[in-house]
Amino acid sequence: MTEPNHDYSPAEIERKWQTYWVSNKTFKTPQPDKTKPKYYALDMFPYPSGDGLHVGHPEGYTATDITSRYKRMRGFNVLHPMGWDAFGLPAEQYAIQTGTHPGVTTSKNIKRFREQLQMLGFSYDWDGEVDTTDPAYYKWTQWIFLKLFEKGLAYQSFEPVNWCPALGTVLANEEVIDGKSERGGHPVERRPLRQWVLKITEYADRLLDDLTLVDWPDSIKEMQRNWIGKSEGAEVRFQIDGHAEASFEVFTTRPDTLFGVTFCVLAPEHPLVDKITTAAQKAAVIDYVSASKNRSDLDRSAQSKNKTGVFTGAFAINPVNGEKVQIWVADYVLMSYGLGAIMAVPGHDERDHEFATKFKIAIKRVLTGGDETDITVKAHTGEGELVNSGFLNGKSKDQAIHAMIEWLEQKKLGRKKITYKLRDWLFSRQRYWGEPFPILHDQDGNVRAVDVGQLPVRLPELDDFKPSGTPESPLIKAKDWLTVDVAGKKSQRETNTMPQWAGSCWYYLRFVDPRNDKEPFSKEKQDYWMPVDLYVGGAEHAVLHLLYARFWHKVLYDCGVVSTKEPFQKLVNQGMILGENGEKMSKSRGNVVNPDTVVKEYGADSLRLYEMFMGPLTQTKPWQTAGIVGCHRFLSRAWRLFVGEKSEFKVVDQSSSPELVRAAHKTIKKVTEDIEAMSYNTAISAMMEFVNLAYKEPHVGRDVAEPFVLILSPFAPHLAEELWSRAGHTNTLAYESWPQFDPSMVVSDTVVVSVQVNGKLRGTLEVSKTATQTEVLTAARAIDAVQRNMDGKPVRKEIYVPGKIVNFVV
RNA sequence: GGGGACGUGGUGAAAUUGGUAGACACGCUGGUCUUAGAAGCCAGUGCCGUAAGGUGUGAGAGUUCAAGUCUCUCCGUCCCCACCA
Repeated sequence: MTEPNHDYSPAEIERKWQTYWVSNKTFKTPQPDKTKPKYYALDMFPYPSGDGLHVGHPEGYTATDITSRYKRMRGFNVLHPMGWDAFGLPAEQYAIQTGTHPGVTTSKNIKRFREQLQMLGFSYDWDGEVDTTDPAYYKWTQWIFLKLFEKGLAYQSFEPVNWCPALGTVLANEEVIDGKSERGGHPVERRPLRQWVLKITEYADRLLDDLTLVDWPDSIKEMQRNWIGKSEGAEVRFQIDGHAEASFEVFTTRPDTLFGVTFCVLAPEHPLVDKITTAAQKAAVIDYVSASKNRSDLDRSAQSKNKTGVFTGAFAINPVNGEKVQIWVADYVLMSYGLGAIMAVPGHDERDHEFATKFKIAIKRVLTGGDETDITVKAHTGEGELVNSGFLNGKSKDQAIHAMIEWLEQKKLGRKKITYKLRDWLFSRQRYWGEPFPILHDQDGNVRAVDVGQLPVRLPELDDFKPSGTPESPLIKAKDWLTVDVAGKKSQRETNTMPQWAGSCWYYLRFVDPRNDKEPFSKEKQDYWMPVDLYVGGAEHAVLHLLYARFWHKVLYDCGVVSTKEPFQKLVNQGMILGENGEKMSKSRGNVVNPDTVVKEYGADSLRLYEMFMGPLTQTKPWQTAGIVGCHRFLSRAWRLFVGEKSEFKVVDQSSSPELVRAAHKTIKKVTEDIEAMSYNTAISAMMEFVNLAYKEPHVGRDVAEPFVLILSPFAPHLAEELWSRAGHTNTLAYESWPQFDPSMVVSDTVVVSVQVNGKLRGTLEVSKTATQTEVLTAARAIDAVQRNMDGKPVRKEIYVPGKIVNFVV
């Protein structure tokens, strides 16, 4: 295809203005100035992959760019930064395959990403770029880790962790999906290994409660709530019959049903299993336990409909009534949640009911109500009145829960307890391409922090990046780096590295003061710019980055380093852009659209405009290359409104027609309100309507042309700058004040009233705004179609909504 | 199984508080210009019908003078979590 229009040539003007912006530092971040309002618009910074940008990236970036440009014109000091989340597996995998150092690959990829972003005309302050792999940056990542370490929030653990043999590293719970690694989909197994863990659970309640402070999508808040998974209940201790010294505790959210317990279940990994199993049951239990060990989590959940389990031969004593109940081992009880042991109440829990039915264990009703009168048919999990429950009889469910907890606490048989699904955050990886821990292990086995003055602990050079296949980090191979003498004592550096999330946990803070070499950021700048006013990115980070970053932020808040409780005031998730065929874009499907191609053919302004015009920002929508044409046509039409065939400036210095002036004011109003509401698609259609109308006019005056260029500029900045300069201005329009609309100009003297008979539209009526009800009704009655449909029948009711509608009910 | 989002023309989608459904754009049709084509410009375009008219927002019911919008039932799509005690 050839360039569709020879007059408007984006290639030329886009290059021109991009050069202008960079060389004039047009978008340099202003210094804090308390007399001016501030606005911090942030994109989730990308991982600079070898593939470069795809069209999904610019969607969110364009949205924040429009808002940033708009806010500057509204007189805000704007912080609009960009950087690189550059530690990560792909560069390391590539290094393993080719021997190219990940640093080399990374800087090459960053260069390409930067060029592509500049090609799209985003108004970032390129002097404030941040790169998580730069020692000047990760020095402070290590500094924050030391804060966590000092506060006792970073500790070593020897618990079983998610080990992924294919990736040669351990993974956080958040990175394991259905028993497979989030990246690559490799199988993950549980292995006890020495690991660094961050005590995110200590912040569980605040992470939960403070969700009310932020303006985030409900879905993301809900996902975080579910992930934290707070549930309130009780811990209850059960003695084991014939084992005076042995007992186990269960967690339950339903202590009210304690009289309904007919058996107990231990997870296969529960330490007591071995001890209490009777000789007769030994073989069966050992078989079952080893079989479930070999079964992955995926298999376990796949079989969730078909419960399995084995009787241990042992009995537990129900503390409320002394009844002896069977203790079973079953893998529907998970060691990783609660206490790895449950009391089973088949009458009032669906899973227990299913299990009891299958293994013919008694089912007891202790609560009235439910779908079935016969409790052995179906469990009743709802509300009711307690029965067969001793001192609880007659109480409601809630009353009984309280009464039972009080009773348990008095008798020292249990206590009120809150549990969380959230686990502490497994924070170490056995990889090369990550931040080294600022930690030393001395020859006596003591762990100590590297002195702050010694930071950064630089990542050593290596020739061989391969994971060893054992849980030992590749850094063990950096012999010169590995050992240090501290006060005459030989010490070995920590060889694990931090996970990719570390750098992104605080980059938004570094952006406020990116070149500071004395501290992570100055207090003054942090006070001025934080919190982030608008954060745009994909929903895939709901429980990973967005939870981790909130956690670090709260720790820094407790350290007095930051002054806001929450980092991101408003969060918006852009919808995914699907391929032309309606499927997710991916290399394997071959439906990836490359922005370079689009820019080459139609220009960056057309791409920006199209990505915003496709539909609401938050909605998933398919890419349609054909649709860009419409946006390109609109820009060409706008161009020809200003520039004649001989390249002359066509706009006249006399005023436009009253209709066009009125339309201009309406357009300014609509575009202003739509940008505020982030309804970019309808803002664009309003500008299209304005241009369509202007084409019908004999001439367009400067009085409407200049404001139009200004409101178009956040969307199509190159075109707007060019038109602005052709209109005789010598400066960038980036700091021109945003056009104001005159409210009296956006309301017209007449309104169109629709006229209905029995709720059906029969005509419309243009009436003066000052027309009285009687005048309007009389005119409405006179309409032919209205007459015909009333058919002489008496009018039962007349509805009149001024300026909107008349409805005759006959 | 639980939670969240959603369902409007051939397509992407509009529609403040319930008040002219389909703005804007793609596509399509016709016209104009041109030696011809492309681009541009102008007009038309939910569906049925030559028309008058009828009908229409996943299906069904309800509230209302009036429902895409509110309520209930059902069907379907997408996303997240998932034996969480």
